[in-house]
Amino acid sequence: MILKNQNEWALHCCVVLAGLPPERYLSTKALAEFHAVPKEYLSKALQSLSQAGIIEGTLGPSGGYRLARKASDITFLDVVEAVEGKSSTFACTEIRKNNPCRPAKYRDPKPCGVARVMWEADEAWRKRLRATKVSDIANALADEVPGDILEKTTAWVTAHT
Amino acid sequence: MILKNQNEWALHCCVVLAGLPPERYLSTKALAEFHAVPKEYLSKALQSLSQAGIIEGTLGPSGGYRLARKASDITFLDVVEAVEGKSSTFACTEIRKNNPCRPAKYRDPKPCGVARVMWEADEAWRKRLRATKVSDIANALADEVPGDILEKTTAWVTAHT
DNA sequence: TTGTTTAAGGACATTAAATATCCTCAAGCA
DNA sequence: TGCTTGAGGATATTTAATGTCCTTAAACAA
Repeated sequence: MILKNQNEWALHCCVVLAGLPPERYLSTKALAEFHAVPKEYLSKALQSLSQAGIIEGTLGPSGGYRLARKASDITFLDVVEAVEGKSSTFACTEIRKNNPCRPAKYRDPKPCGVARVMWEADEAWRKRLRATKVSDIANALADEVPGDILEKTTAWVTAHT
Repeated sequence: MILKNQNEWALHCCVVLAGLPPERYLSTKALAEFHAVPKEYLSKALQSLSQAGIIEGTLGPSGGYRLARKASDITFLDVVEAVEGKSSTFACTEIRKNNPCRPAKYRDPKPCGVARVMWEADEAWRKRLRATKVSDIANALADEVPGDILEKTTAWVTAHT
């Protein structure tokens, strides 16, 4: 099991969009070029984010995407669930029902014990993703990335805005 | 992202093996029949468990598998990692290196912030899996499954032993 | 000794998902 | 009018998951 690349792309795109001047948009083309990923495919991920209400797009030249709400209101889980879906990483196939000793009519009072644990693990994963916001990463970049690179990057993004 | 079926099968097999009389073995054939899953494919999962030292097999008639150590010493994570692998569910492709404003020579002092969060979420997932043992589920079954079904099941397993 | 059973594991086929590309459409804008 | 944009449908390509088949060597019973 491995998460799709879309997750990484979408998260990085949100961080970039978080650094955008207010009211400005950045196009799929620019985001794809910045991250060196295929534009058409990245577009699918951005469409998912748009549908989830995380980013919003506008048409025409000078169009593109911007965050639909404050970066501090967008968690990693929001982004990952937009791309990856909300359903659990564990799919219980009710394998216990195949026990040849079970009466066909028997109804289980509780979900399968194995599934319960796997679902709790999935929830622990989501809980951690819920705890970090896009703004946290955007802020951390300001500390971790050397000033000159950060400056050039901001200029590049603004120029493509 | 969805975990493989192998995980569910392997976990349930371990629970069944945990209920085995001491020194007895249960064959792949019996485990496959019990869970109604394809024997040849289940065999691959069991081989993974065997290689990981979770179960051990022996040959010949009356051969099969048994737990290689106490069920209370086998965590869900042990089983899932045997089947699914130990590498993180998030693969960082170092997308930040593609930033056109970055000097080619620049060396990052820390791993990518996005990756760090994703890895921590992965670790939170594993931590939860580490917290439950095969014995926990085996014990819970004794409470949750009606006595007669449990009895018949034990008889079935013992008969195939 | 011989035949049957078993796990181990290699080779391969099938199926589903991830990745990627292409095309059309309508909205925005010069 | 013509170029840009995102939205989204259709389809191709690639990779992973699922499933099957076969051979080998060990265990065991007749």
